[in-house]
Amino acid sequence: MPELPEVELVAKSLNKLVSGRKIVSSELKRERLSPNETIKSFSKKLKGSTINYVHRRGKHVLFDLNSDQTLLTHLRMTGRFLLLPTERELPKHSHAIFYFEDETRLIFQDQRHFGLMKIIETKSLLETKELKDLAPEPFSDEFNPKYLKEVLAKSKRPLKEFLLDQTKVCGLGNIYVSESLFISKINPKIFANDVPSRKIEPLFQAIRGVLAESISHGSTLNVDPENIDGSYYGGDYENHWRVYGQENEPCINCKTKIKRIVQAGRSTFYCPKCQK
DNA sequence: ACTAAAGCCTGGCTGC
DNA sequence: TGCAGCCAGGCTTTAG
Repeated sequence: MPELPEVELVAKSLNKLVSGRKIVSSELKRERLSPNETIKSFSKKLKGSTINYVHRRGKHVLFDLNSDQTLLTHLRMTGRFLLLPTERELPKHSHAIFYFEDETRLIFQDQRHFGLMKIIETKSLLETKELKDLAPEPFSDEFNPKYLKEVLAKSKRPLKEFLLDQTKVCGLGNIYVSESLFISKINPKIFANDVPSRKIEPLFQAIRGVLAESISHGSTLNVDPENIDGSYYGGDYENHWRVYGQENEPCINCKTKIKRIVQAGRSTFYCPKCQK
């Protein structure tokens, strides 16, 4: 499930692989992937554009085009990009295809149809709905303990739910929230405005730390044309989860059984002893 | 202005 | 072996 570290790797890999390439044509196979466009307008707007570079904001992958447009994409749960020669058969659930001059094509595949694409004028990129309220990037100076303290104080929601809110802290998903709370030894059920001052700095460090650690464990996105069925993100970070998915396993610190609870319809994993 | 819950989806898994 | 039902979760929309 792509959270910030996975999206970071996807954007970096795509930047290496498709920067400078010209989109000679494109095909939107599932119209709802891009709700503001029709199959025709999607193709028309992108035709002839060259990809300047690919970058990331929050969990969005952004293709900066030389036509003063940006293609904003969100992988949601199962979205992924594949770079394949045109003669290769299209994989199931291919919802958008971008054809390049050199007989390769970039495919957006999304088994669960949650993904999103939007074509935006680059000059108004930051005002677009998906980006305008996003919290500061976790690795920016703007995101710091003081900021965290201020936004926490304004919310009465359980901390777990608060941390999933991309307008408060961006880039975390269900996995890294559980991991961050375990590392900083905070109970996921505590209300955001009840987080004690002495816990703010540890929480801040845990968020940055877990994201950085995951990025460093990842390898490149698998877009090897010969290996379409191989692993997607590469890396092995899932083997390093401390609590996520570890229900009834012993806590790595104190051997207490890890507990799974449901908050806002999603699993939260935590150690009831370490995270009082 | 706020929060809770439903909805979007497919495929893998469980239990009968 | 088949099939119903549940589960995974990022984010938006709707209802309260």
